[in-house]
Amino acid sequence: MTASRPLADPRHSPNDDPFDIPFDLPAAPPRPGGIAARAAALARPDHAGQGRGVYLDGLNPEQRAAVEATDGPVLVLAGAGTGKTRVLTTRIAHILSLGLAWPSQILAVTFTNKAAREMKERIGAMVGEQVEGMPWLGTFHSIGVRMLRRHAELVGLRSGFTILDTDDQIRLLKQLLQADAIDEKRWPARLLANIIDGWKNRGLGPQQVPAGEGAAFANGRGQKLYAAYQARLKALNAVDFGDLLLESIRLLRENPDVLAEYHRRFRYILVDEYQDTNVAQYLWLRLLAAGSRNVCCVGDDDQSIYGWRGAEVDNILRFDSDFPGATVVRLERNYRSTGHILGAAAHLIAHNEGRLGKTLFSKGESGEKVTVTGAWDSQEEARAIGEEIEQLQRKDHALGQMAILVRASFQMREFEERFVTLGLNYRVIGGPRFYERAEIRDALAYLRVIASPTDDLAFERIVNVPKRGLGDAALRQIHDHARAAQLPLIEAARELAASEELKPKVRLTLRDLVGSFDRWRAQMTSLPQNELAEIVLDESGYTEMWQKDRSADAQGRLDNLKELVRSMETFENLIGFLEHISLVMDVDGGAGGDAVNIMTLHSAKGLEFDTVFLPGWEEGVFPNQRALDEQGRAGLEEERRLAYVGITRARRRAKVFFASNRRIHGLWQSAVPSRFLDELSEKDVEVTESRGGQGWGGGQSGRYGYGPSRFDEAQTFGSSYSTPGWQRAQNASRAGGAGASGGFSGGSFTDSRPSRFAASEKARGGGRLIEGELIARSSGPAARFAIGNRVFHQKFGYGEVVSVEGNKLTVQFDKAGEKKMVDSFVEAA
DNA sequence: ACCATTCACATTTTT
DNA sequence: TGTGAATGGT
Repeated sequence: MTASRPLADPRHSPNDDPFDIPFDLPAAPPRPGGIAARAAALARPDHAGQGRGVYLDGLNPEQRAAVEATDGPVLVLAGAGTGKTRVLTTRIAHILSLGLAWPSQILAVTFTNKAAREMKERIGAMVGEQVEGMPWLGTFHSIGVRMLRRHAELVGLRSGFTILDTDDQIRLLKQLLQADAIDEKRWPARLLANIIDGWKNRGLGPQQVPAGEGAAFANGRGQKLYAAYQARLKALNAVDFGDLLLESIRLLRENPDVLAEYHRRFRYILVDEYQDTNVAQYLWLRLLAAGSRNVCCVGDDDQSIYGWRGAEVDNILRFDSDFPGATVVRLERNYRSTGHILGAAAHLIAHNEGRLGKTLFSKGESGEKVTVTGAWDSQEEARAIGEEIEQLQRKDHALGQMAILVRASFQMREFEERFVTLGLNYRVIGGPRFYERAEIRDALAYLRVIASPTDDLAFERIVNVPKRGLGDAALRQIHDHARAAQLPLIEAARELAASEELKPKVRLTLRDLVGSFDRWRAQMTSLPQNELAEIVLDESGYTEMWQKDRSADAQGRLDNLKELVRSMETFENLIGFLEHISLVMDVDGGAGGDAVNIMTLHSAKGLEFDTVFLPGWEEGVFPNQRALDEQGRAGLEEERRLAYVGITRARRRAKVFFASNRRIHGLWQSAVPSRFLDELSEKDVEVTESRGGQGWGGGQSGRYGYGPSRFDEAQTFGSSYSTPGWQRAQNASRAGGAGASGGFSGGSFTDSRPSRFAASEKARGGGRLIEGELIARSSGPAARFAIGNRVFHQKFGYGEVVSVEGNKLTVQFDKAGEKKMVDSFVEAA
């Protein structure tokens, strides 16, 4: 009913581009004298002729070549820090200025919303408001949605289809598994979701799944389940993320007329981070690019780090054969890092085989050498890094210009603990995203039910959240009735509540709930969506549920809800908001003060810092053992690329660390320094000792005790526990492995980090997504707490002060155990 | 329907 | 070790 109403797209307002209004458009290029020509005139300096705009000034010859090669396929191999985004954005400005295409005739695809935002901003800076006329600048997925909404019926959907997130996906699959009586222990829904995702990434529909693979899940039922899942999605008028591409491809393949329309439309296609594209994205691009053939892909094979989620480095390696006659431009002049950093990184990445090969160079100074520091264990590693940070801080280096890049998030904990003790400001970037938090999804589920009453998954999610006595039994009845009567869940619930079939108590609550939804829905048109949301959260008892919750992160969750409501303001209406949120579910965090950044190497891609700390360079951790076990040589190469990405994030200082002992899953394990350490060029590296730690290696032949050519023994990657390194490490651990524990350990971290989102303006600046911010304010004058005081800590929850020394407290937390910290981290409870 | 205990699990993450 | 999910008891 309501759901089939086409959705307005809140992101793009109509513009004066005459071609954007009717979708059918003439093939003729814009006439000179149009907007583009005017823009060109603006971009052109008065004294220069030949249509060369000011925007070209300051580009190096290769960059300029990449910008000016407008015709035919172009591959830009852009090494780290070589001005890739600049080329991309300038190229678009160039096309517009020359009047080669209208803004709406350019398809510019990125991977993340953030990248799309940045690109839009930078283009805007060059060409002004013309950028507003670029409706086809966005992520693969958002553009996919756009196409599907226009032609939904052609792929068996109605235009108002909903987009399921991973959570919905899994719940749906669970139902299918249950219906098929498949043991969820042996065959978890999560696994099936991943498998299906994998197929979709490779552009495979249920019918195209290779027989062997389809049989791999649940004794041969994988393929059947996939088909059932797709059927269920269609019935719900829903798609998952993978479908956005897969269905777009199907749309284009099965409807030549539609494809032809897009061919006429897209005169220029640009793709960012091409090394991260998966097969589906590649197929999609190839379909669209077959029109004008003016496709320009920018990427860096050395920075392909998402193979595990379907990215095909091959796409970039094969570009030349996919698009014969392609112009290939290499950007090798690095503007970011000093010579030593570049040298070390280049030497490392040279150990990879499957690469196109680039040699970065900089004309800048060689700067400080990359340091490699060994620590006894991970605590000392954290201590050493903390000290270095404080030293830099004393020399007036901004904390925000330092980053700790870890391989896996479990490594973060050590640093957080240390920094809390030191009173060092830090922020964790990445981690669970805003929209993944339970409270946000719950809130959204309420809104989804209001906006589209047929959204069964959303209804199911919140029938009993907060607890209102509608448990499994009640839900099953609703389900049964819904199936029998062919009704959406909420309508089934309505009928049940009116009948005598339920226990009086349940019947009343259910009637209440349905009534509430009716009431809210009636208010949808009369109230601004943010006010409505507030009312809903209030009247449903959802806010109250968290207010009553005494756990450490309850406050954070309430804050998140507030932030959600606040972020709704900028949208036209509820529908517009929901449409946006299903694809762009991130929120810009404010800058949040000066703080050290802690994040994974993956989330560091694309960023840069003056100083980069790279801890945990040990075999097994980095390169990650599992990557090695599961992916073999390919896994190792991807890990190496990850290392390369890490080092090249640094502008002036890259500081690598490893620990000889590390506690993994509670057990102390001795560790062998990472083979990647050996792969850093010696001339660019300085080996230092961690203060007080005997570190590792030192004077032996081969810097860390084993030959420089461990890489040659490629066959033994899997488990190299018999290598000399391991044996020596084991001896070392026997000599002194214990005793290093001490200090504080028992800290329990909840997975969701409480966060405070500073107020932020919509899509301003390079606003970073900052999550789980935990910033210490400078501590007040005198001791603010006394022994015995009850205090509250954002991460550890409630506790009692055990001792006070100046502004340092020891607190016994109810849940997290005893911690030492600076008093500014806690507040009176 | 809710709580407590037990059990398996333990990279990387976007849309 | 330590957490989240699932199961079983009240």
